[in-house]
Amino acid sequence: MKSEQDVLAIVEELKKLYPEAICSLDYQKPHELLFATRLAAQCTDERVNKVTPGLYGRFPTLEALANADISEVEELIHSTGFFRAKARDIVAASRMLLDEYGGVVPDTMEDLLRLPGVGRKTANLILGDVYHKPGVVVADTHCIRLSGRLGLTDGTKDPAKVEAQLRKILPPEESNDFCHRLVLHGRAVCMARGPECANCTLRPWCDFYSGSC
DNA sequence: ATCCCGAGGG
DNA sequence: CCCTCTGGAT
Repeated sequence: MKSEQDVLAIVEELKKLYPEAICSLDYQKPHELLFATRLAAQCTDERVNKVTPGLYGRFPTLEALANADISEVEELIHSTGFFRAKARDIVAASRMLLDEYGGVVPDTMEDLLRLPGVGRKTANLILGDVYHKPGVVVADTHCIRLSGRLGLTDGTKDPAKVEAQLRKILPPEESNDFCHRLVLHGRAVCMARGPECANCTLRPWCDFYSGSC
């Protein structure tokens, strides 16, 4: 596995490469990030950002979303895929947020997971980016792939295991930003297909490079 | 054919 | 662990 020095070296190198560890989903309010993340399932952030202005323009508040016609939501989000399940979840979660949480997106994993269509990925994004909780690890497709290649994890693709393994080795105050940077690096350099190892400054610490690349 | 900052159900 | 849900880009 990886030494503590290697982990910190990777953390620092990613900081240099991507100074601002930002989420690339556009949003203004917490519930807008929540639903943008739901829409991002098997869909690029870029495409999500093309439909959310229309969705949140037509339904500007949680109340509007809670009372929205499902088929109208389906049309607005159609191009993101899985549109039936996503539309159903967005309206149902809006209702639960109003009925049980006073319209405030909750700040605990337990409560977030009760919301329809909210899994660990979405919940962690809210805990990290909205509430700035320490020790948040967002195990999405990029995080899972890059962590495995670098050798930060044992190669598992199970999000819960990746989450647990990263939480053990990352400084809690760095973990959330680190995951955002993995996403940025996963898009720019360490793509799923044809990773550009020649352009990658993480090579000194990367198992994938020393192995099969 | 494979991938995109997944979630839910079996 | 597996499968399904769905569209768009490469």
